[in-house]
Amino acid sequence: MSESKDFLRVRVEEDLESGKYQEVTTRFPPEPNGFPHIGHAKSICINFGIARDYKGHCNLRMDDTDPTKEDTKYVEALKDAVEWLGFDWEGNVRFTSDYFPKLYEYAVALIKMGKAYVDSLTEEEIREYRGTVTEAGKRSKYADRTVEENLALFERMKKGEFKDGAHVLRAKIDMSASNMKMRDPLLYRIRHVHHYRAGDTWAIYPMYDFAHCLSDYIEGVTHSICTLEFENNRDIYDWVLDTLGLTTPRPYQHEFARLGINYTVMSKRKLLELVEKGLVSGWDDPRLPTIAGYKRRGYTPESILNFCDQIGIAKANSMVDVAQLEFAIRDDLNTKVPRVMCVLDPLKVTIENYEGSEVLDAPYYPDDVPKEGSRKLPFSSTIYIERDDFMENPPKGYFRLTPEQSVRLKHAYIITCKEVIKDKEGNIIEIKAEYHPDSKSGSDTSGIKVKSAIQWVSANEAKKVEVRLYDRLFKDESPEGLEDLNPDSLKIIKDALIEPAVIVEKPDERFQFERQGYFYADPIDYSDEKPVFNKIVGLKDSWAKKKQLPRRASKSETKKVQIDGEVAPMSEVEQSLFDKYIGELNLNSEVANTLARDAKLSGFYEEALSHHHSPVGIANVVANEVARELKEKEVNEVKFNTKQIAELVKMVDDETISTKIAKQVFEEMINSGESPIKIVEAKGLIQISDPAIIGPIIDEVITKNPENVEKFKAGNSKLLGFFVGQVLKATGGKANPKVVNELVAKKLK
RNA sequence: UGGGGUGUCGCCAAGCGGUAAGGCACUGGUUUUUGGUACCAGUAUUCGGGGGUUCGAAUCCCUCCACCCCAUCCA
Repeated sequence: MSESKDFLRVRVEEDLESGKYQEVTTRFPPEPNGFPHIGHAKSICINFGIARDYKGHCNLRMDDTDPTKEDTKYVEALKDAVEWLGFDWEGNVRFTSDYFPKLYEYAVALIKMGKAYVDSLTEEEIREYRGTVTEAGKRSKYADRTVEENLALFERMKKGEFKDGAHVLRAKIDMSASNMKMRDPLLYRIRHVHHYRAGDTWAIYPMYDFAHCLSDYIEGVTHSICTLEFENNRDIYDWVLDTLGLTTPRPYQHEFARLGINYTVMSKRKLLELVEKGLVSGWDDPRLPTIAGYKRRGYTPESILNFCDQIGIAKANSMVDVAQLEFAIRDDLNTKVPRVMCVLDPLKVTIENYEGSEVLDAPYYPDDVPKEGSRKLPFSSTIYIERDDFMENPPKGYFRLTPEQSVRLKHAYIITCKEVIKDKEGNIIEIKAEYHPDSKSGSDTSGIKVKSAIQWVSANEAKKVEVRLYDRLFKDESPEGLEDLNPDSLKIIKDALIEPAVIVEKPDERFQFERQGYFYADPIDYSDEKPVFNKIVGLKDSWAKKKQLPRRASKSETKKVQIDGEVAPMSEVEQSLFDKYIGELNLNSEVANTLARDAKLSGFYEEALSHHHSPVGIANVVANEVARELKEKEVNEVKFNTKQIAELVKMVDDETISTKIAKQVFEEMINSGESPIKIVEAKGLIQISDPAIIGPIIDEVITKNPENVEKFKAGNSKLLGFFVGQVLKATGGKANPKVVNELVAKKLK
């Protein structure tokens, strides 16, 4: 785990420490209407991970409130995904549909409180009445039905007496709320549809906003973690729980940014489209970012877990580079998986001076992987090497076989090219070579230096295998649609050649094909007669990188131009205030502007001024510190008053306290409402300006940090702040920073 | 346009008034019978822009800009 905690864990810890909850309970609440993808994996890691880290619980809950979309096959896929990632949901899988009876009771309770009503507007009318983001909506005429009427109607809705869409149950909140979600949200709709689990018992189904918060509550969830797009729904979440009087301990919703990865798509809609149009082979197509896809491709659960851990959790919309995922799987497999040799694009090599055959012993793992194991490797005069590993006219820096350059056959001998055989078209079809008998791997006395060792297979013993090479599904970094599909996302090699041990011994299901990448025996199509391997990910290839030298020359460095918008003009009153502040009171224009434009602040300012005439000092405190407190609160809601602020500024003016201490005192005033003079007295915060006291403290800091002294003297002037900070810390902030600054600068010279 | 969010290196992401963490990617170098791995080194005088407060600002204040979400009887 990374050393810094994410904001969710910080929050959970706070809530546990404050005693808000005894134990943390989270939940992973997917709707079973599609296959889970790696975005779900992130959510799974967060929810189950937090439960694990804080010894709490995490439920797996199917949020199945829309019978038209959900299906059992998706719940199975969801369960598989959670299990595969190694998490345990303790007990049964939960289903929102199991709570339908309870949910119905809550709805009735809301109706009885007069907080919900049956609306009979048409769908279009409801939309119209909702208004727009800038215009308020208007309430339906059905909103003032009596409680009895609503109860009766709702009961009949439940019994299935009405057609779909005839009525809905809505919360009675506020049709002019600036949050659109709060404009009398729908709670229940009529659906004469078979539910994959609840069967035909219900004719009405709850909406997400009603069901979700209550399901959380029913399960004793403490932290309801969801993605950013639900931020607007948080108000309803709280409204439902609050108005139903469902108090402590109750769940609260927290949102994080969903995962985006480049060169792929993550939305269920787009994934479904790919599957349904047959553009991929199914939900488990190895090119898909679905859990089933990664699993089929050969990714390990550990690699996905590590990936999720590495990308972190935050609230900024982001697009993670696939390279990060690819790193995670390489990193995991590197230490786990046997190395074997497979030739994808075979080129025949005849070793003319070799006779007979032999069997070499070759370790499965390189020296830097602490694992044991080896296999028998047949060698003979006819072998195949990778077509790429021979070049007749090599570019500079080519390390492999050429007419002039020998190579080592990995685990075997060094060979030298003697002749290049071509067909009529001039294609190379065979290499005639010679081997060096005294260059045998492990007992090489030949003294020949080669630049690389390449993979090969012996022609007679090699097995034919199918290898499926996968590449990114889309050619565009952030694909818009099907037109961005990568036409080369799948390449099938029907007759690759692999060393026999892989097929006969089956030492593992995942391998590194030496110098090529990591591969996985396809769990479905693989058979002994017809082995099939999926490419999981390629090895990093700095040679390939070097070849595509034409670095993107034009970096198209279009420095974004910042456009400055219009600043709203001041009203006449504000303008005259502004003029007065600048002219009479000598404030700088920025502070004057802040004060003049805010009636609350200017009122506060002028009153404080009447207690202590220090126009600039008070203005600065009001415009910078008081402003923060008055953003969300009214003057009478705040614990401090103008007189106290005046006193505070007076102490700064007298140099009784430093501005740094003044801020600290102000914080205290916000919380306690205590007078600043008392706070300073009680805590002994009077400023220390005497160099005789400060000097020794500085000396101590200097002797404790010899390295930083060096750096400072070497020219790192930023460190002045470090020393000043240390001294201030040592004096509890009381040292006069100006004096400290001067003294430190002098002493370090 | 009203409301709710978010802007720190090419990509993620810490940081919450006192020396700009870390990972991926990238660039050198060392080791290497994988052009892999491992290891070492390098990479933000600067935190969306502009002002202000402060001895000191990525962090506090003001202001502007950009992007995302919300007007499904989806979740």
